[in-house]
Amino acid sequence: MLDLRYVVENLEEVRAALARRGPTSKQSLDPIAALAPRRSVLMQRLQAVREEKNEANAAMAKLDKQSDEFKARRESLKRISDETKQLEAEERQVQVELEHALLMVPNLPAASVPDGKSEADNVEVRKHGEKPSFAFAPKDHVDLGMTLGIIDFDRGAKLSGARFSVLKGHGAHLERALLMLMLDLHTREHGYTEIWPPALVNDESLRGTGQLPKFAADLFRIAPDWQEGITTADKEPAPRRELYLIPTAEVPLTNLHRDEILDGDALPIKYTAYTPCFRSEAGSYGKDTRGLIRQHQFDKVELVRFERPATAEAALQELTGQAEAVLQLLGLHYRVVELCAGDLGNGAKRCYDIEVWLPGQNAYREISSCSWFGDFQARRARIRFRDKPGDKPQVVHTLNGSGLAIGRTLVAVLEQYQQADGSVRVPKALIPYMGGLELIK
RNA sequence: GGAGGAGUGGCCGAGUGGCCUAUGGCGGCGGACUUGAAAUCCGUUGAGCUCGCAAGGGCUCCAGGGGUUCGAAUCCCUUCUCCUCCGCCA
Repeated sequence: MLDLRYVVENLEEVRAALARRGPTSKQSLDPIAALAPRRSVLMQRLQAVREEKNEANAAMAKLDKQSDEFKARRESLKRISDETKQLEAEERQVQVELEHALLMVPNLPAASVPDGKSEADNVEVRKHGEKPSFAFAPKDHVDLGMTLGIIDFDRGAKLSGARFSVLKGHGAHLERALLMLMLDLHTREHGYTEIWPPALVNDESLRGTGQLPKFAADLFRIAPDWQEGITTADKEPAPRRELYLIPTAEVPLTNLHRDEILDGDALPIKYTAYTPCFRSEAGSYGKDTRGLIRQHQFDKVELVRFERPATAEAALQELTGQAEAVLQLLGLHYRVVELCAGDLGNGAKRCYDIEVWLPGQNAYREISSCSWFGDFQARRARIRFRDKPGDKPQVVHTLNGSGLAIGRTLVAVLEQYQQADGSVRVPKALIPYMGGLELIK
C-alpha cells in the first residue's frame, strides 16, 4: 500500500511511475484522486462538529438535571449529535472506499528497474556454471520419475485431481533431503531463524502481504461449515470466519510482526521456513500441464527479511545470493534475471528471478523469486520500528525470496544429473541427507 | 461440542453513565543528591489523523464491529482471543 499523503501530494509523479507497469496500473489511481479531497473536507467538518459537541456536553455535566435549561440544551444537543452521526457515517463510507482503492494500487517500481512490457524484456544479470552436456537425448523429469518409480502422477490425480502428484521411495526422500539441506544452509550459514508456521491464515494476514483483496482467485479458501448456523441478534447471518491455505510462507512469516513496533536494534530480522504452498492456478489452464512444474500443492523453503529502509536494497542482493547458494551447493546450472517494470509482481519495487536450467525442457525455468517490497507490505501490515525511545516509529522494509522451490529443485536435479541409462546421480552435498545413497536407479 | 470466567496504556491493575483530559504501581527516559552506584526525591512516558509558516491547537483510539444516550471504558447486541471444568481427539 502506498502512503496516501505521498500519493495525493505527488499525484503526477506517482502516476508516471505506475505507468511503467502498464496502463491498468496507472488507472488504479483515479478513484483515489477523486476520494481524497472529499475525505479531507469531511474530516475537517466532522472534527469541528465533534469539538463543539464535546464542549457542550462537558457543560451539561455541571447543570441541574431537573432544570429547564438542562432540558433546553439537551434538545439542541440532539441536533448536533445527529449531525455528528451523519457526518461520521459519510466519513466512514469514504474512508472504506479510499482504503479499498488504495489496497488495489500496485507498488512503484524502483528507478533502477529496466523498462519493459513482459517477461521477454527481463534482463539477464548473470549465469552460473555451464549447461550440462549429454551424449544422449536428455529426458524430462516426467519420464525419469515415472521410469524410476519415484513420481506418480496418475495416483496424484486419483487422490486429488489435476495438478497433484505423489512422490514415492527415493522421490519422497529426495524432497525431504532437499528441504533439510536448504533449511540447514540458511540457518547455519546465512543466519536465518527457523520458523514452523501455520499453513492456514486469516484474511488480515493475506491483506498484509498483498494477496488480498486483489488476487483472491489465486487462493484456496476454507469456510468452516460449523459456523453455518450462527446468526446475529438481528437474524442476519454472522460474518463467516474464513481461512485460506497459504500460497507461500511469505504470508505467515511477514505477518509474524503485523501490528508491531520493532526495536531498531533487532533489525535486520531474518526468518526462514519450510511450508507446503497452495495455489489455485486460476487462469493457467493448459500451461505446464505436464510434470511437477505447476502444481496446486508444492513445497518451498522461504526467506523473509525485515530491514531498515537504508539497507533494504542492498539486502536484496544478499538475499538473492543466499538463494543462489543452494543451487551452487547442488551444482546446478542457473541464471539470474532482473524483472522489467511490466513483469514486476504487484507489491515489488525490484525483483530478481533465479532460473534453473532444465535439459528436458531445453529452457531456463523460475526456481526462485527474490523481491524487495519497500514499505508496501509493512504499511499494509503496520510493521514499524523505532531506533530510540521517543523517536517516531518508521515503517520497515520487507523482502522475501524462495530459497528454493523444492519441487522444481527436484526436477532440476533429476534432469541435470540424469545418466544415459535413466538413473540419476545424487549431488554430492545431498548424499549425507540421502542416507549415503549415491545413485537413484 | 457443552458450561462458566476474563480482555483497560510497554507490564500489573483501579475504574458500574458526566468531576476520566483513565487513579495507582512497576518498568523506561531525564534530572537532583552521590567520588561512583544503590536507595530516595522531582519530572516525564503510547499510536494515528488533522489545522497551522511556526509556536501551538484540535479529533480519534479502553480486544474488533454495531447500537442506546445530550453524554459510554462503564449499558445492550455481536465477533474474536485467552483462561477453567466436562466431552472428544493426534
